[in-house]
Amino acid sequence: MNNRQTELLKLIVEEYIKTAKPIGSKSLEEKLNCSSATIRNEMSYLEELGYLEKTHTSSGRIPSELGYRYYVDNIMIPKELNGDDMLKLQTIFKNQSLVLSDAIEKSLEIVSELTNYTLIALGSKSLENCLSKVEVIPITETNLVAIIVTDKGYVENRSFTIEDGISPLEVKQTVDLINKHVIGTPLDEVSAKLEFEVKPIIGDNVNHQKKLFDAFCNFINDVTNESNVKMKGRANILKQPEFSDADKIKKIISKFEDKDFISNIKEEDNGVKVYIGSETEFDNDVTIIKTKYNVNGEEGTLAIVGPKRMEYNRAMMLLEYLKENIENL
Amino acid sequence: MNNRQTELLKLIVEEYIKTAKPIGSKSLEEKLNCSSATIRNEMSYLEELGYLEKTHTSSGRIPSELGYRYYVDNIMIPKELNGDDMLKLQTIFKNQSLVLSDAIEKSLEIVSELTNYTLIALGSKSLENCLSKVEVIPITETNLVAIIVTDKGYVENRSFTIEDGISPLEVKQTVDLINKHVIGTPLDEVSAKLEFEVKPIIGDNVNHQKKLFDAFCNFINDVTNESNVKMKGRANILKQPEFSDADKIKKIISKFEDKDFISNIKEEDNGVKVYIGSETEFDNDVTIIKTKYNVNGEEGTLAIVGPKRMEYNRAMMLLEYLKENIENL
DNA sequence: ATAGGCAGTCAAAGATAAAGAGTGCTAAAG
DNA sequence: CTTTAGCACTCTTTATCTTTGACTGCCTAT
Repeated sequence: MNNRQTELLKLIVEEYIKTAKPIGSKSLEEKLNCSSATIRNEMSYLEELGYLEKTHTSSGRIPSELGYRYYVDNIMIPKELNGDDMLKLQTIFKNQSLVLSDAIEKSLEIVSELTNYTLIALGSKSLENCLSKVEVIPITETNLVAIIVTDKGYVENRSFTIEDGISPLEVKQTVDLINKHVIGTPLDEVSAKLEFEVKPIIGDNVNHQKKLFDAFCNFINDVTNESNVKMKGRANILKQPEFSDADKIKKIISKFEDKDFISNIKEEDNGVKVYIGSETEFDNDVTIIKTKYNVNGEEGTLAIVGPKRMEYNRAMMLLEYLKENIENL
Repeated sequence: MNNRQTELLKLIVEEYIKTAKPIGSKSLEEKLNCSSATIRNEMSYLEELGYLEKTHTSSGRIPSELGYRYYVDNIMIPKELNGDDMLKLQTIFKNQSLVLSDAIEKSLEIVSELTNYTLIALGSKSLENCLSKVEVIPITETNLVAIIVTDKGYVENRSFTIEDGISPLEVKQTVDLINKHVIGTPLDEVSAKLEFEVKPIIGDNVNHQKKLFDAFCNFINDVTNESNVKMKGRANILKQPEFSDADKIKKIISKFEDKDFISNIKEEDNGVKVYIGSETEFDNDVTIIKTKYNVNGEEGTLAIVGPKRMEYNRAMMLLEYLKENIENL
């Protein structure tokens, strides 16, 4: 691919990102200093290579998935985040009084508003969390609340019912036993320790202690597995012209509702990564830009979902900025 | 309104609920044992009264908002919940191992699947909750976690940063002071007690104690105000034929994203109430059926959002059943 | 009060036509 | 070998028109 071809692909991608309309050869004559016929020749070459597509036989060209890929990997010149965008986000991150989850939520909202894409954060307890405190508080004869605290300050609670009641003494004995074995243990190893170290001591007799212990094990399991999803701007992405058709809208809204699809968005890489169309394994019509974040005891994924015709540079910079600021909270 | 007119309105509402197509006079000849001309006369009378509408000059009739209202209030004969519907929901409510919030979530999903309407639950701490325990756990020099437990077993936590650190002794003093004044106080009165009983003791000197106290006050305020929203089946309601147009879909999806609109759905009445079109103050194209629920320390609203052309009886029964089962958890 | 009959209205669907944007290909020029 | 001009062709978009069918409203007769 020579210079002019690269330049042509760049122009087409960027113009299409702006206008969402197929680009014809004539409109590029001046920018490339050659005739439309020459451009047509080059276009048909780029189409042969798979970087461009037509929407019908006599239409202008639009970038193919491969075209976007090539643009992002080889052509796009990273530019700093725009000052306005940064300013809008700073109103959130400078506000000290916000709790982490609120700060994430609000910043997702702002980025969605700014870009008209949908923002997603998938968070879960980081496995670096070590259990630092277990408490079980009786509420009534048969109802109890268990609370665990980790060394990163993560707190979870769960209420239990022990049908035929349990005495405060029995509760204390069970909790002491649990504490003795699992304090300081990383969250993801607690289940195994409970199973192999504590369970043998408690034995198989189904008594109050055993019931409480089992309930607690379930609780720990749920905590280590559960993740929370924040999604902002479902309605914003619908403003994009590619989603002006009722069926496409329904398709995308259904996907947003599907937990399996959403949890699949999880990203393991620390950098900002771009997934285009079929690469997303979510929907061929969208691009998803993702990054991993990690902040006191919580780690997760931040993602921007937009049309393939996305402002790649801006979205990547916004996500990068989001990640950095969240990690500094 | 005579018998035949009532019967006519009933037939039109029920047929329209089934088919979503305007009802013509000819299709009702047999059911009413009279000619289409007679039915046309009756129809135009019902239109004059405001119970029916036309979509264009020569179309069949559809029920107006007032028509639905009259149908729900005066014509509809309440029928028991269908056995199949009941069975599907029992799979959730018989499963003892589900936590309240999961049970609500799953049952909303099921009802949405069953009806193709959107289900919403707005929950918040019940004001019957009295504070029964306050704890503050130091995590690092500058980081703390506060935990409150109510007599109903409700637990909330929040982490704080005290920039220049705070000693365990100072923490204990502050927590003891708070405990002394607010244990046993209903959640909604805690803020006032802190302000008028505890604050004067702590005084205005900006020291560590004061900082911790202020952070705790914010925490309590947030707890009493915050509510959580569960929404299931946004995509399902879009299967209804009234939402086959892109603009209408966008409108309704935007509304679902708007927290103010959603929190407005709150219902104070214990019974099952029906709000049609403009009565919803949410969107003129939908009907919302609501009820209030109340279960250990949590109270809230359950709502079904569907088209005005809703299966009123079924939706009402489903909601009633949902409420009862949730309250018995 | 009811019904028959007819004229009139409107939506939906299909057919047709014209305009406009853009391509592919060929042949000539540089 | 590369570039360009030119022309035929294709396809979308938009508008206009027509036909069909489902209704209603109203007048009149029973």
